[in-house]
Amino acid sequence: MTESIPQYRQLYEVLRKQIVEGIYRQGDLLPSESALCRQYKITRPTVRHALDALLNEGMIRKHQGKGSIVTGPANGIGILSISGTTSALGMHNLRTHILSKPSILKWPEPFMFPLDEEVRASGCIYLERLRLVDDRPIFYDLNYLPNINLPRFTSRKFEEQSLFDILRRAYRIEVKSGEQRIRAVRADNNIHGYLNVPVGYPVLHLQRKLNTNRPGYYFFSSIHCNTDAYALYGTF
Amino acid sequence: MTESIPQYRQLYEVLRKQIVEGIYRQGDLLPSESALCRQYKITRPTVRHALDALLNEGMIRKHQGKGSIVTGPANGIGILSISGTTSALGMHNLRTHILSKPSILKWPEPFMFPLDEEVRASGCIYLERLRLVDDRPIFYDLNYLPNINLPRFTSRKFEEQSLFDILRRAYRIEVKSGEQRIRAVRADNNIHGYLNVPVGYPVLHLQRKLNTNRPGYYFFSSIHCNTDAYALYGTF
DNA sequence: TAAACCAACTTGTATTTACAAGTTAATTTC
DNA sequence: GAAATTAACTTGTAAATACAAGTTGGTTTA
Repeated sequence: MTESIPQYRQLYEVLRKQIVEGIYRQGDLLPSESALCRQYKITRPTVRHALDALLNEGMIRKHQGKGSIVTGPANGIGILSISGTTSALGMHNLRTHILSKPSILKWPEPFMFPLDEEVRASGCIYLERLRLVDDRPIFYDLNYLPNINLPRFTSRKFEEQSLFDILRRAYRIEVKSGEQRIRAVRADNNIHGYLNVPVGYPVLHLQRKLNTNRPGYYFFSSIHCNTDAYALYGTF
Repeated sequence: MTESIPQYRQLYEVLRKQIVEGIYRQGDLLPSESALCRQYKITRPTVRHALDALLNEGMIRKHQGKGSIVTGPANGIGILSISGTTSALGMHNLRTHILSKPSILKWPEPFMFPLDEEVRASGCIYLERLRLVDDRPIFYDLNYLPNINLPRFTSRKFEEQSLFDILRRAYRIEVKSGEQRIRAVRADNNIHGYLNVPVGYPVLHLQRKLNTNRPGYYFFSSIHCNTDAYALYGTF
């Protein structure tokens, strides 16, 4: 185990990766605490700290006398998922259509969440997308990112990569947490056009503030979602 | 601290109660770890275990060098929260009206989530509630709990305590995780009657499966939520 | 009086030790 | 061979010790 990153965190990341990659699957037992102590040459409280992190994340459950049982890979933070009538997880055949390429604008007034003055003064990068699942329009989303330290963001291609992936790969920005408000609203003419639902039809409206690993850096989304074929699915 | 209940758990319950009752409010510092050690005559790892439980529940955050800061009576896992236009957290003046007291029934067919055969055979405890915020009906929920090892559940009073609190205090059952599906639907005559919205009005419909610390024990809720005055609020 | 320094305090990480309680496999007994 | 017992293993709880890193308030210095 290398220095500067706490040992418990390193073990947590190793085990987490093994679960996400399917090396340990739902129902499998992880190595016992004492086996992990021997394998990684660390003490049991440190192992337990790593396992507690996995436990709190919901990736494992623990059973006294039996061991640590994998419950399965959790949803990535902030990732939207849908579920059809079969309770199947995850996205189906997702296609993204960029309605408005990233451009730098002033923040809309009024804005759905309060903004710091610095963020407001820097303007926002605005991105408008339609996301289709199995060729059916499901999500119509407006995204607002503070125009702070995102060089050449407006020249990136969003059809082929998700917004989260671009932020993570190109800017080392990872979504860590967030908050959202969800309402049921009537589709107006705009939503009717994009989501192919009748005017007045009930759709979900999500307002989200996503917190990242960059201190003080948040970004925002306003998403309308058609749930007639797929429900919005989440875990907690 | 008395025996048979782990000490860390007793301290967790004491501190949690103090936060919920407003003795410590959002932004307040809890006593330091060493102060709690002296006060309760337990060692620091035990104190930290209790504080970690509060941390994982979201009731506090910790700041090295500063202390443990109360974030407020958080969202417990699976707790529904609402937010008005001010982004204020948490529940307002919540009142619960029991429409149908707990009774033991067969599971409805078809049921919204797959059931184990043992669970299906045991029947369910059914509870129907209307929850009002500032005297406005907001949540209409149907709850289904497997009729397994919940002695005298049907004789408990639900108006004065939440379902989660009763499960936790009387049965040591805590909600640990869960999954949900959210849709926007039109209010039918039933929902119109309970949530005081026009027939056809868009409301949220949540189907939830809540996982507990008791192995294999899940319970379920179907919730309709009127979001015209308050949004459904969540963090992730 | 403002800035720098230091002490006391805070949480974060890690090790060591000990015992309790639950699970599973091996051994013993009938 | 089946049942009972025991040993080895598992996680759960708790204490004691040590050092690191961040925060805050008091003291000293310029």
